[in-house]
Amino acid sequence: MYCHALLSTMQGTLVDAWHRPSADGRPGAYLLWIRTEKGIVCLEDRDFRPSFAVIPERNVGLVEQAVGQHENVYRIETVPRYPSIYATGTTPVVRAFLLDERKVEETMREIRQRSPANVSFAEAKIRIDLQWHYLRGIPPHSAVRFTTDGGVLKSISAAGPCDTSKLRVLAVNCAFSTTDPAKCRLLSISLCDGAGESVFRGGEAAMVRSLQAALDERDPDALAMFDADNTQLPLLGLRARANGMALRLGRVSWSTDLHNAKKQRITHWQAAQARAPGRILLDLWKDARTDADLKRTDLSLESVYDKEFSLSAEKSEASKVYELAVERLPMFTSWCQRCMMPLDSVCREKHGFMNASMVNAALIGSTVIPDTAEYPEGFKTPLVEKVKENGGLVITPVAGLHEDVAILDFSSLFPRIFVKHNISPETINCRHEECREHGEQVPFLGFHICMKRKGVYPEVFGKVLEERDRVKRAMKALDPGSAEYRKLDVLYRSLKMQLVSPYGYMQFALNNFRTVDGNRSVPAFGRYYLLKARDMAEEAGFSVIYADTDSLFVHRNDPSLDYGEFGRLVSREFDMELKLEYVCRWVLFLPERQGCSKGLKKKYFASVDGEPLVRGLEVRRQDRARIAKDTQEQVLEILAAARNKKEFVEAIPSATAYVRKQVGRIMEGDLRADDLAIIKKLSRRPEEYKAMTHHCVAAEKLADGGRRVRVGGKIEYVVTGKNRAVPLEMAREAPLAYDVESYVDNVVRPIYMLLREFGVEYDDLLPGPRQARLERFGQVECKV
DNA sequence: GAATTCGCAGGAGTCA
DNA sequence: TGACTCCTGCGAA
Repeated sequence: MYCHALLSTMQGTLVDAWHRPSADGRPGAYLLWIRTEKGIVCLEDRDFRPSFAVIPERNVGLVEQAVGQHENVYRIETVPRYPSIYATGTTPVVRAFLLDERKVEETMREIRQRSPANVSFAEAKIRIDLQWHYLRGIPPHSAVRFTTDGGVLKSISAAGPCDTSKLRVLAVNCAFSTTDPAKCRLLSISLCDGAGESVFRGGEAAMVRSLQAALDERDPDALAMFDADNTQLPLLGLRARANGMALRLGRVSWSTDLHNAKKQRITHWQAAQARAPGRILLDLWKDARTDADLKRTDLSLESVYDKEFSLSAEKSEASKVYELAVERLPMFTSWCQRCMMPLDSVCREKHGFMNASMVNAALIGSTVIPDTAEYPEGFKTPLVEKVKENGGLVITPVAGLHEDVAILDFSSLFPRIFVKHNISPETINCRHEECREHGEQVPFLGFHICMKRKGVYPEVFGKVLEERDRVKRAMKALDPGSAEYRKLDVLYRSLKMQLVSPYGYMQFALNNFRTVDGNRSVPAFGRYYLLKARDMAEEAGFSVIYADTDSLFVHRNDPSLDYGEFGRLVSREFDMELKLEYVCRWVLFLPERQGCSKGLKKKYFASVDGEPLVRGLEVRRQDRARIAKDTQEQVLEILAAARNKKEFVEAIPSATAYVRKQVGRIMEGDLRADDLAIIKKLSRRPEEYKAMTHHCVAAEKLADGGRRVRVGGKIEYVVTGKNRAVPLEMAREAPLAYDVESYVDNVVRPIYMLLREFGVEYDDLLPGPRQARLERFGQVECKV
């Protein structure tokens, strides 16, 4: 007899939802791991199966029957939904839950044959684990309320967002002798779980056994690693296997597949992701790679940690990994909540995929998600082809040094535009006659916007924008040093990032909801606002120095004018915040050519209270040698201290003297390979390059030397001559003759460009008497 | 399989 | 040799 009284409701945090694939003789299953107060429970959700949508053209009842009677269909569910976002009305859509997900293609084929009416299919390509979250309406890692009956889930519902403090995190850091698989040995494994650290040393087999024992005993929910997919896990797997062992990282009985040997000499950077069912595998390196704030570092654990905590601390690697994980978890779970993707994915995937998932998750209840784009060109009208300006507006600056300049920014301009003006695939140039005549018009392009319905992009991202504004307001009331502020700041950064890519994703080729017309409308509105703001500035007695997309550089013609007040005036006028970011002592724009009054766009140098504010110059570029960047940085610091043009000119001699000293060092060979290293991305295989560039030559040499080279990865090299370069790793090992002329020019030219308008000659930046010439340079060996 | 456009610059290669 | 184009990559927004 079934005793329902035993079904008590429990609460917990959903750690993992995993679909075990079907195998011959064993059907697939959705398994859930939930952390409760009493510990971890594993449940099977038998009601839920992988599924797809069947959209009958007519004869719904008969189609339902045909689908329901198919031998691979476990059960069906018919709900009225919009068959497409462009549809004006709903139609009954049958969802077929499958017994064996491997047979999805043939099941669809057979249903098509047996149906009494034409049918179309959709939603078969939605990732199998995401289907569970989408359709159950339960975000990954959220708090849940559930009932069970002997390991089988009876009911489940979301009971709030994820509380990351409920998850047990264990940081794992393995030290290897080298990353070369052929020579690699495991040196040590360290663990950190917040309470303490442990380090295993000694024989490889013993270390692997200790790690397994620690996992079994501590039973963490998440394993945090730095560069898990590319380094830590594959090498750990390799060494375990070499010692005749296998690791079990998940909460299932079988071992985790960690190392797949690659035969190619140069591999793709996107290493396969290991999955440990029941546990979360965090890769903090992959996250740092896509994080705008961290991108500027060299992506080593040390620099990512220092950047995140704005401090350099002497800590063990495992504890750094642990702290990073704990710090970033709330940021990740904010994404999880919205895009319905688990932490495993959120820390690895690019933002576009997560944006797409946000849209899908919001739509799936009411609208069928197509497997392919309905409009392959994404609604590109002939008009849009003709328009040359597609992006933001850039107003050419007047070259030279401008004193007393304010930089004002429209905050989150693009997302705010498509939310405010209701820009979305289905609303731009909609088919309603009424909207065509009376709907809002896009400036410059003349498109009309639907006034009858709210688009999906404004709907989804409007919520993100609202929360971002709410968090921002809350932060203003707090002390920036407080823990509460810090917590909100993490959330704020996540929300800000969630708003960066939706605009671009609108016209991304593989986005099934793409709209080219909609995408072009966004910067069109942006140009409209910026031009209006420029006119308002000029009317109010300011001159506009420069503008790029959403920022405005203005100078007051009358010292009594207030920059902040102008920002508020524009904000009120447009109902769109124009924020005063900086008031600069001066801003310097470089001329296009010597003596030219037209300034370069996207490159400037300003002094904000004596601190340099730089955009686009060499110091900001990673494809410049350390020595060149350090020299420029020092020069900029000297110059930034100047309060006005007069002091700027006075500061020039000390700047040039410094440059001469640095150039002297280069010519004497007083440099280490690291000072000379240039970093570039290898975007294809060396043989695919048409031009034999330095980074391509270096990549070839690395691969020939038996080292790992990843397409899409970064190549560091030292230039030794025309068409000649040596990878940094090799340059460190033996003395090498670097290309002095090239490096001198790399250091001198940026400074020369900066100062030539003030009468500085190229030769003034070279050491020795003025008649010094580059011809003197020979090849000099650098220090090792 | 996972955002875009605009703008700048250096090096290789080509031509006169 | 210098002017030009193409290839490639990077950064600003």
